Amino acid sequence: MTKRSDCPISNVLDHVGDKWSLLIIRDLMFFGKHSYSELQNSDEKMATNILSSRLEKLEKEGLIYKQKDKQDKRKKVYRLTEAGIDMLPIMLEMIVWSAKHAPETNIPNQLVSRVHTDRAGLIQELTEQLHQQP
Amino acid sequence: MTKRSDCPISNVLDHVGDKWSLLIIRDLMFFGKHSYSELQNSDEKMATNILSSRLEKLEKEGLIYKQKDKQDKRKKVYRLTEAGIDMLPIMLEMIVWSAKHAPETNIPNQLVSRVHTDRAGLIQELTEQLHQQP
DNA sequence: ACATTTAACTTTTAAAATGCAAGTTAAATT
DNA sequence: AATTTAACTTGCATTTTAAAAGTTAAATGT
Repeated sequence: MTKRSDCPISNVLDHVGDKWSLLIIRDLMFFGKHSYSELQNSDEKMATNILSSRLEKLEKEGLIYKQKDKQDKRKKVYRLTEAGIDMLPIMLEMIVWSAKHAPETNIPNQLVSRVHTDRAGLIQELTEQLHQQP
Repeated sequence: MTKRSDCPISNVLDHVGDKWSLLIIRDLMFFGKHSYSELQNSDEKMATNILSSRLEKLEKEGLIYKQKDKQDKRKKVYRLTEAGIDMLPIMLEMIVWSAKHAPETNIPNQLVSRVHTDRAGLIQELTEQLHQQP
C-alpha cells in the first residue's frame, strides 16, 4: 500500500490495514508461530498466495524479518522486529474492545484483567519475552 | 465481512479491517466531521461509492448511527455509537506507534505525551466529549 | 538408495472489491 | 425559476482476492 496521507492512523493502515496482516502479527506475537506452515494453519485459513505476499510486504516494511532455520534447511523462521513488537498495545486494545463488544469470541480473560490492573507491567513483560525469542 | 473465526482480534478486523473504515471513525472521533461531504473531503480522498458502502456497513455493525439534520433536511448527521467510541484506545495506540516508527507523519505531540502521562484521564475525557456531542 | 512426505512457495484462473467518472434526486439558496 | 448543494447511485475498467493445483528443495521412511 502506497502512502495516502501524512496522518499517523492512515500510516498504520498503510502497513496493516487489511484483513490478514494483523493476523500474521497475532500468530507471531501470541501463539509462538514462526514458520510458513504454522502461519497457514490459523483458524482463518488464509490462502497461501496471500500469506506469501503479506509476509513479503511486512518484511519489506520492517515489521517482520526471516532467517533460515539451522536444523531444517527447508524451513524459514519468521519473527517480529521491534516495530512489529510495538504493535502489541494496538493488539491488546483490540482484544479489550472485543471483550466488551464481542464477548462471544474467545477472550483471554486473564490477559484482559491484567491490561486493566497492570497495563504497563504486562506490556513490558510481553515485550521482553518477544525480544528474547532468539 | 463475514465472521472468520472466534478470535477477538479477527473479530475487530471483520469490522474495520480494511483501508477505509478506521479513517471514517478517525474523522468522526478526532475531527468533528459528521456529514457525508465532510467525510469525503479527507486527505485520503475516498471514492464516494466506497464511503457510502462503508457507512452502511459500519451502521449495520453498530459502530456508527445516522440521524437527519434538523436545520437542513438534505443533510444526514453521522455519529459514533458507544462501540465506535470504544475504538478510541486502539486509535490512540496507532498514533503512538506512528509517533515512534513514522515520526514524519503529523503527530499530535500533546496527545501522545498525555497518553504516556495520563492515559486513563485522557481516555475518560475524550470519551465523555464524544458522548456529549448531541 | 529410492520413494514418499514436508516446507515454502508460485501459477493459474475465476470471483469480488476498488477506483473513477458521470448521473440522479430532493432540498436549499440566489 | 434557475442554480447550487448534499447525499447518494450507477456503469465500467482495473486491481485484488480466493481457491486449487503445481513446483522445488530438503528431509524422512523402507
